[in-house]
Amino acid sequence: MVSDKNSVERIIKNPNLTQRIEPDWCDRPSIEVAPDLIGCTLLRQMPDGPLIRALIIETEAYAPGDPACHAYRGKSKRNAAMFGPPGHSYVYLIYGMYHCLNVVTEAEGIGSAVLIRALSLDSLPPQLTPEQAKKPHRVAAGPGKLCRALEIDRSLDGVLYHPANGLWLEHREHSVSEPDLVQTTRIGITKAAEQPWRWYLRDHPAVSKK
DNA sequence: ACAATGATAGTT
DNA sequence: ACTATCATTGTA
Repeated sequence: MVSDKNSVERIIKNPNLTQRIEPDWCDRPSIEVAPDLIGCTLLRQMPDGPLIRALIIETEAYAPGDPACHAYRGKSKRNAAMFGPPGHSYVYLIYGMYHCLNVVTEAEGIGSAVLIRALSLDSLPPQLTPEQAKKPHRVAAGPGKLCRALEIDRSLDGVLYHPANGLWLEHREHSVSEPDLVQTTRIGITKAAEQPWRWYLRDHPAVSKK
């Protein structure tokens, strides 16, 4: 079970068993990619040295024709990456102080993406605030918090998920059992709020909200 | 319940 | 130019 602590430790000890997620895998509807990304690994080569591996615990899908999707009203400077090729990032600033990280889905020209909402980190980034150090399992519990922890901002907008860019994805090493994958409604939106396009690992301590 | 904080989209 | 809104978070 992926949420089991021993499984996480096994993944950390066997990094050579993993396989990078490539753009073609992301070339399908965000509503399919979002649940499939649960249990996959996000890797971040921090600018100042350490490599951080993180299990994806929580995602949300944003689709074409979805009023809650940033791409709903067409292409703009901010959301251009959503219309770009799959397997790239879309990073935006929200509420003037937090960044959010997405995986772009579907072919170029189609505006859709998966928001990464929570991660379980294998190691803690340097320079934690006392607040963060107190609850290490919550350091990446939320889309704004995970970008702060991994030093992700708009300079990483529109880049290919690839080691060369210091940011990439790897496939699951362990399957996620059906009962552990919870599907529910998205958080923090007012439009299309009834769509059940959020997924998370049941009972995982890094889930942003119940 | 609400303030922090800035970019964006829609309206004068 | 002005204003409401926003895929959030921490504090009260």
